Amino acid sequence: MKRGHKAVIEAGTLLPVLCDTLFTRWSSMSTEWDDGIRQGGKAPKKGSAQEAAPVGVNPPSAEAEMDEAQRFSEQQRVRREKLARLQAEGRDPFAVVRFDQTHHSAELKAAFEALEKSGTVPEGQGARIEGVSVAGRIMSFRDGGKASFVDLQDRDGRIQLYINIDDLGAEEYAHIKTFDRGDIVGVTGFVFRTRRGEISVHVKTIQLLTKGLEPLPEKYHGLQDTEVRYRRRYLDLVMNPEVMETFKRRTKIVSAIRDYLDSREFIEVETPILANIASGAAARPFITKSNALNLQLYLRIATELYLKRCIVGGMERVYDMGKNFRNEGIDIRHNPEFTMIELYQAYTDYKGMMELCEGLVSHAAVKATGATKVNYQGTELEFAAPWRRVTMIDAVKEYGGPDFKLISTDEEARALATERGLEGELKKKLKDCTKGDILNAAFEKFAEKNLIQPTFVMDYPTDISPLTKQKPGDPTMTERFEAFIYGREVANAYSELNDPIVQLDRFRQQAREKELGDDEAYALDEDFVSSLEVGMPPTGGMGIGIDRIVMFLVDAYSIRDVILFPTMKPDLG
RNA sequence: GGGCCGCUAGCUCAGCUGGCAGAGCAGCAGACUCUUAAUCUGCGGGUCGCAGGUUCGAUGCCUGCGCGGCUCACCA
Repeated sequence: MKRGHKAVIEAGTLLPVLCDTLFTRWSSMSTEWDDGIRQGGKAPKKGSAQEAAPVGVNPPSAEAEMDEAQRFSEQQRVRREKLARLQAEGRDPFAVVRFDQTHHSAELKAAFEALEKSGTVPEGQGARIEGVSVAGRIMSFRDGGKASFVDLQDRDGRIQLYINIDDLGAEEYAHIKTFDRGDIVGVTGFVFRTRRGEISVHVKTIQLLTKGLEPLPEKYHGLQDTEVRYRRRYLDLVMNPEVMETFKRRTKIVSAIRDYLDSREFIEVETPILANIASGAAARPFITKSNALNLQLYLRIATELYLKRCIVGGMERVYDMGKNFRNEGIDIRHNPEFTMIELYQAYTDYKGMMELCEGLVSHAAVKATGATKVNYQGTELEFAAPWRRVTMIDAVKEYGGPDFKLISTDEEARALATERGLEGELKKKLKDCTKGDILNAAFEKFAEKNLIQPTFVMDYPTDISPLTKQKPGDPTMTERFEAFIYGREVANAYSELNDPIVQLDRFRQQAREKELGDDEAYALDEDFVSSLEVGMPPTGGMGIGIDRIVMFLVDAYSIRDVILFPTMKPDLG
């Protein structure tokens, strides 16, 4: 992937005077460009004058400029030359500031078909919509000596342009033939249907609005290279319509979730991303630093403890939908930054959260796909309520694991773990594990992967649920569920623990876990405990992984396919 | 972190056992007034991911590194 960034022209192609002007102008811009490139753009591929040159000092020497010229491809040079000519002729496309669209491609096609069906078009005449203007990117050219066809792509799709020399005159027609794939144009004209049946815009005027300086990927195969697709998502969006569709659908899902909650009187709030203590989940945080405070801070791993403070404060129903950051591995289901919604509702419990979860997800499914049944990677998933409910203990037994109803002590559980080969699933040394740890391990080993249709797994061990209320009558278990779809956890909810004295004990137990080597044990947040002392009503709370829900609803194999700019290592070398 | 695979023209891909680097699209020049992967004629275009090594000779073999993908492990 070899690409140039600085504007360089070939001297021989232009008048010397023009040449001087352009070199001066572009040289003065180039330092700015360098800054931009260093911030977020693509670094130059090899060791080079550009890398060595101090940033923001002097413009590169003429020698360095010529060096730069060497690393443009032939096609990049041609496009820069075309741009230079346009600018010399006073037709700088980058000087254009606005273009008013009357329509987008899809609505134009819909309107035209509606007109044809309306029966108002006189016999023997073709339908027409006069006075339209559209804008977009040129995706392909079928040019002829006196008439050409162009595929124009805008936000909603493509529409064909018909360009005829009779409408524009020979000079303008010749000018248009210098346009390239990837250029952005605005046209005016009327809509008609060609003899071959394609709804098209018969162009009366056409204006270049932006020159594309880089050749587009191939029109037929498009952009396939996964790495380039993720690194340069803008190209992926241009070339792959299904990618555009995926992200439009993601937006619909997010909107549907907000609508659902807003209509149930939830208040959307924003809690801190920069945190003194990263708590509320079992995960390692990213560490950052405030210069002003000379203080180490963490990026949040959950919003839970702040949202519960809002409940203490009396908001009753709150949610925060936003990014969380977990300093962990990356794979098809995990991106270091991901979007989660957490919501809390006073005066209900985890069963209330189940109903909310079913309702919310099936609502999003309908809004995004039109149905509650969705095909995911060849498997039909049914999101309509009610979802299956099963206790963790029953699920383990059902899928071939041991019967934990027969186990009462940690010793028995540890013996069982050895017997059933569960050591590999445990985070701690076997001797430090409780019955709860081993039940959880057994669940992950036997049950999890089998939970294909949406399922609530209820009643988690207290040991692994430090923010959750215990079950009445069984202090070893809590009122917690996780929702599983296609073997993946998508939601986690509790009857929230609101007893500050018990909560402090649970945090202290987590501190002991940390000493036993669990570097993901929950961190103690004393102010949060203080807030519970003020008094939190009985409350149900839930977190839902938005990216994972989106994956199911857009049939994405990898989480990177639903995140516009997934985390990547820098592209060096 | 382990294993496997990939990295060749702007893009999509060939490239045999180590012997002058290829095609299609795109680009350039020309023809063509209803094309749609338009067509026809001609022409350019390469740091074969990077660095070493072996060899008379390396895109190919060896070693190391980089980035990506899949997978296992870790991890919600």
